[in-house]
Amino acid sequence: MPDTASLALKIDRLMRRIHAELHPQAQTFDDHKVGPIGGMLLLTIGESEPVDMKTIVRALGRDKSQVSRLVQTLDRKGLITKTQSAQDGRAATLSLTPDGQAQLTRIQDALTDVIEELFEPVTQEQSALFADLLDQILRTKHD
Amino acid sequence: MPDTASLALKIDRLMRRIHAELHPQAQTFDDHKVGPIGGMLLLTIGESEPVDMKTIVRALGRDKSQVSRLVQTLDRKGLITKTQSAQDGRAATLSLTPDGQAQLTRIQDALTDVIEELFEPVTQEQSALFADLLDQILRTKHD
DNA sequence: TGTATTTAGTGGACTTTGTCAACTAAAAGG
DNA sequence: CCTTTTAGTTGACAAAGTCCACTAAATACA
Repeated sequence: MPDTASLALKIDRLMRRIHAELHPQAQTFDDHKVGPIGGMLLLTIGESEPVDMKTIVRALGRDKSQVSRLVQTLDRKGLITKTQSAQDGRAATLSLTPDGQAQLTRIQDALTDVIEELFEPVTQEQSALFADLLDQILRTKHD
Repeated sequence: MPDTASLALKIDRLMRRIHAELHPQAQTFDDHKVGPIGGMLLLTIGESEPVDMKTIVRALGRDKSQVSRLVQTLDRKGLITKTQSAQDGRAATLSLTPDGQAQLTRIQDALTDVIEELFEPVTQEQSALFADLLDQILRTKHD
């Protein structure tokens, strides 16, 4: 097995590549200045709207305080709505506003372009397989 | 093609998982408090020692100023040596000290454990393929 | 029932990462 | 030579991440 540890390096590097492509052209699509994690928050909410914060926190793998604040700023920017859950008085339910949905779409488009470019050296099947492996690995829940 | 954009989310999430496993037990192996990127710097230098900073900057995909400072702190901690290149008076050549090598090994071990655990749901062949695809994607240089 | 404990989210305070621009000095290109 | 790159450093700041204490609602249990 060729250097398992360096896998982490490669994954990080791929992430940085995506970021490096996206960042310089951010002004062209990040209209509300949500930034990279703001974008990930939108993407994550978009996956299963409406969602409670707890789910988002686990999906993003970030500290709840960080997500809490991030949610506040996107709420203030009018991209998402935060309402108290009916079933659970503590839980906050998050949804995208039309503006948020529009912004999400723009982010997805930009991201798709970048990823397709980066994944050009591999075939469609390989990309699909790559995504599949990621899913398998991530499916495992823990803690 | 099932949601290309969300691939970025998955890659990020995998990275966070690795971090989440590693971080709580950092005190047990990160003797010199190099932190996550400090570790990546060591790993990267270890890949092709001795290296000049320029190469490291490109490999890590971080800003040269950040790497410059990081190198300084690891140098001060006695984990790496920074010498002026003989061929190029501007270039800094980086190498690991014995302490740095030892620290690198400890990081690699910890990382290997975590990755093997995370990759448990997939087979050895699939892991190898995963690494292979990453290599193919990252091989492409740009800018 | 109450009382104790867990759970969801907030806010403060701080460290680490990341960004951007200005700068020095060595190399490379006419 | 003299101009332009190139490698690296430094300052100043912004964004991301961590940790801890806290409130209030839900759950456990005795």
